[in-house]
Amino acid sequence: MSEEKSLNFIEEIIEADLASNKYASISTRFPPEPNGYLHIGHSKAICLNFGLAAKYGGTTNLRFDDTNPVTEDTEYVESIKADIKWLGFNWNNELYASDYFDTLYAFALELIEKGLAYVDDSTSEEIAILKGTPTEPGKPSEFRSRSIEENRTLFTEMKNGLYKDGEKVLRAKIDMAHTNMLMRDPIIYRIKHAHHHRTTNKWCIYPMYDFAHGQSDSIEKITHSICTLEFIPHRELYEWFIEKLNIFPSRQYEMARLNMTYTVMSKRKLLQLVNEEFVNGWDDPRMPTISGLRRKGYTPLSIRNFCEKIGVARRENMIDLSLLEFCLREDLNVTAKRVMAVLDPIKLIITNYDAEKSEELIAENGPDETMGNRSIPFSNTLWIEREDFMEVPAKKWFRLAKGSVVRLKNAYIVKCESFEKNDNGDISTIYCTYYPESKSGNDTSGIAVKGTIHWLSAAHAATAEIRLFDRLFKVENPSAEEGDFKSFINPDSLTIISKAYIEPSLTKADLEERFQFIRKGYFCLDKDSTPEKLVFNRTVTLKDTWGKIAD
RNA sequence: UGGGUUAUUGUGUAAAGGUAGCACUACAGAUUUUGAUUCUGUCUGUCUUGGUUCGAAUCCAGGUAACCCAACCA
Repeated sequence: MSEEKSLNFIEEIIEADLASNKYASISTRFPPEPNGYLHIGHSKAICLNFGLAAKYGGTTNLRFDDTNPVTEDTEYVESIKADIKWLGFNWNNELYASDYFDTLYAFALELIEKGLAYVDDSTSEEIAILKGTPTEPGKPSEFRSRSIEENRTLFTEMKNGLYKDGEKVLRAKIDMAHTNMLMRDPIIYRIKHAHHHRTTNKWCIYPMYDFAHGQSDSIEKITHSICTLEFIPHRELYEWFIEKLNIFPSRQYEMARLNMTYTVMSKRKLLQLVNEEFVNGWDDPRMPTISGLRRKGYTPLSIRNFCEKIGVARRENMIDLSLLEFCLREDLNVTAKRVMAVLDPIKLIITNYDAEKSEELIAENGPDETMGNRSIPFSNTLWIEREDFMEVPAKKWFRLAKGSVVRLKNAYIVKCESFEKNDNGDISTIYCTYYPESKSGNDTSGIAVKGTIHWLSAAHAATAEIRLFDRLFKVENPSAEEGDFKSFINPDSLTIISKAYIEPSLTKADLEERFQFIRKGYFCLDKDSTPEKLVFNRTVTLKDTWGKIAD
């Protein structure tokens, strides 16, 4: 008895197409425009397209939709490829819409020969006015009735560089009164004397999205071309070109894009955050980009699981950031090495432990025995977390307070005897006694404690900078709020602890490793680290039940 | 005042005329040398009004709301 997992609507379409022998196998594609970095929203499309092909034994192409030379760059091409690979996917073919410029040009000529395209000399303002509005039909341009010969000549001259940018465009001749604005003689080629990242200066005319995307799908024999909801009106045009050109009938299917709380997802907005230096680049750990998440310490598996859990449907959605964090913790909990670090130190002295002495204690590296053990140094002077001591203990306080006992993780049980304050009234030193027979692993003391806290031997601890990240925005949906989305940026999204104490073993950490700083969260080394100064990023906190009670 | 798309609990997502399920969140409790993990439990939902039917989230009709469409962007 196997529980059958329900299919999403695209899987249902594919299974029906396969069952009816419409296709022998499927082909999908992931078609980014190389004008920015990939973000978590793209990962939904990536996981879907690659996942579908894997599930049904098909292929997936990576196709760069590079039809607008002025916004695109190879920097973006490289980052996109790296991000997809990091997520764990391999494309069957690396392709570019610009590979098809010759074919697309021939398609345009074909439309001209069929009387289905014309060169328009109107300015963009004139074209906009004649286009009408959603509630009023458009009117034909005076150039709409040009002869095939004239159109052929003019278009060839456009291609040959006889005209300046904006002087002429090629339009499909469809229906100026169509209810779908996109069918009112859409522009299919425009003049741009610009350098293209791949074709360099070969072309000065470039096809528009609508004249490139569907045909590219068709050329590659993509069976299921998946895009987001805002492209629904484009489907009619997509099919019109395929029909008039009589080429392979790729089909477009639309799904809802990913929205996430406390996050903005549009490339335009992300670009603003980078350009106006609200963040430190595309891979700032606070960014929802794949590279930002990676740098923050996210794992590919956690993102793939997230994309699996959010599902695929056609209704607008707003996913809780907490679901992404759940997927992250779910993965890290079983893979991250456990270590100790003290972020906000306060000194603890064990008065009955020989000040000259130190010993090595055994600590497990992780929840799984196969992760092994390591040794950690212990001595009479320790760093503990300031928040683990309360002068006046709260109700149900399990940690240190005068007279209370706690276990030092992997070490001994200690009892707080007294504490000292400095001139500011802050607690400066805590004095404890320890129970020698309570050593971790062979505790014969019989003492029961409610709390266990982490610690570091002051003489042995190393130091590091630690960067704590919080959500980038203060409000759930910054894009929907009145006013500039940037005014909702969380001023406390980054907290830098310039000197925290870390376990000596951490000085050998590498960039790929994931750690749980016990009781503090998951952390990883940042690329800014140097041998002299280690930098750790907090990937995500642990769930904090006590923190909620305390509030 | 045009066209298109969508409405299931706080959030996602299932249920193809027959028990409204699952996950996240939240909240309780148990276990715990991480107030983590794990385990158990709780959690006022089918946009609305009619209709068809023995039976409707599902079919029909009318409302309502949200989103998208008037870039030489994708």
